[in-house]
Amino acid sequence: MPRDGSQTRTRILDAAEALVLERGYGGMSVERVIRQAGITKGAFFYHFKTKEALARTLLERFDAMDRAALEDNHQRAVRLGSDALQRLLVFVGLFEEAFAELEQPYPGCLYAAYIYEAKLFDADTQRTLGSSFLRWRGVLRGMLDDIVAERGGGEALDLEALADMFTVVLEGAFITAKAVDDASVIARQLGEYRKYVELLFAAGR
Amino acid sequence: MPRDGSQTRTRILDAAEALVLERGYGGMSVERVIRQAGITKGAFFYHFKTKEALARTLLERFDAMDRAALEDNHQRAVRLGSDALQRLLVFVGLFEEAFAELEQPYPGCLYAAYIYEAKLFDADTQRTLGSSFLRWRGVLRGMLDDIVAERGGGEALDLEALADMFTVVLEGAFITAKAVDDASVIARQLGEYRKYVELLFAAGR
DNA sequence: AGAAACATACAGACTATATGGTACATGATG
DNA sequence: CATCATGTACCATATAGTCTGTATGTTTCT
Repeated sequence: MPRDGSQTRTRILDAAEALVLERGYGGMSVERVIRQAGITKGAFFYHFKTKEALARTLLERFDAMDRAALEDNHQRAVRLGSDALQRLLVFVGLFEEAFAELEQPYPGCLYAAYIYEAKLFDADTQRTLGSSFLRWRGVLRGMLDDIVAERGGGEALDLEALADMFTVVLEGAFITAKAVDDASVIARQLGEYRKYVELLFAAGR
Repeated sequence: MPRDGSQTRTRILDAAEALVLERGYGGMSVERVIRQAGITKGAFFYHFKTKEALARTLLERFDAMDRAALEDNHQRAVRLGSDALQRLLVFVGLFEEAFAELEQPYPGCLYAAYIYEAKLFDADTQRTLGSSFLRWRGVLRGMLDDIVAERGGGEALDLEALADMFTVVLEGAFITAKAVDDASVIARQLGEYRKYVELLFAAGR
């Protein structure tokens, strides 16, 4: 066997992520991770000191991917949108596009999985979860502020709630899509959010 | 000791529900349920043959409460609303009212907790979860159809998505409220949904 | 009415297995 | 050969579930 363990490490993380989203962290055993990753205990505990360390690393990796997706689509929206409103609409549209391609119901969001088992994790992990949501709030809120700065009419709006609503709709759509076993739910729900934003500022225009 | 075990049974279910929402089903041990309920193993396994049986009963109880809340608020909305649009707006408003009173972030939805650990449960349980979501979809869809029947203009709308969006927003709001530790999120998100419906049919008017 | 006789509700010790984690040996690779 | 990466055997504890005992309530029969 090669002396490069990074593949093994990745396979462990991939297996664990899939299992957490299917069975929860508490319902996922190390033994099962090992089986699914096709390795042995020695390899597992070489890469991760404890199951808890795996949980932390898994969240860090997901957080990095999430952050990247957020920033990437934000920058694309900034390039593609002609004004502040268009930028937000494009931003949402990009996510719609991404989720429209899925056939299987999206496996789910690791944040949500952890939050529904919050007491299994330490305070630091829970802070990480909170700040992840606040990051989305911040970016969306920034885009909304830009719209209001350009067009005015922000007085009648709860901009924080409107910013949160993107995440809210996404998280809720993941759950609903799984529950009714229909992957199309996600893109369609994001479409409703986009339409809401459109309507809000078209009316206030 | 009294011979009426219904209190004990209820205490087991209450403890289990709280624990599932804090730690997930897989992260909840029978031992812990026993401790929290202040009973012993004998009592537990007298009332529930297995841990799985507890899970089923817990879901049945939650489902019954959920169904009751849905039907109750639906009927109240029917009585209070002057036309179809008002009925839906009142319906959403009633839930806003209920969640606005909460100080603590709502403990969460048992459906969502189960769905994020779906593979731990049998096919029958998963069907129950699906039909619970479809029940909400059905009621909301019915109210939306009524609005369209009265006012027209339903061609441009995805009524199914709009119906689902109530549940989607609620589920997403539960998660977000816990993540950012702010109970006000739930009522405010429902407020946004109500405003969206209002705007959609005010514009189409 | 009173006491067997029975049923219900619970306690607590016990068991088998699953699970997280360790120790150590072995193979590959620079 | 030295070190990194992995396999294997093993261990301690946690966990779901069992068994037996026992207190308390209910029914039945005289």
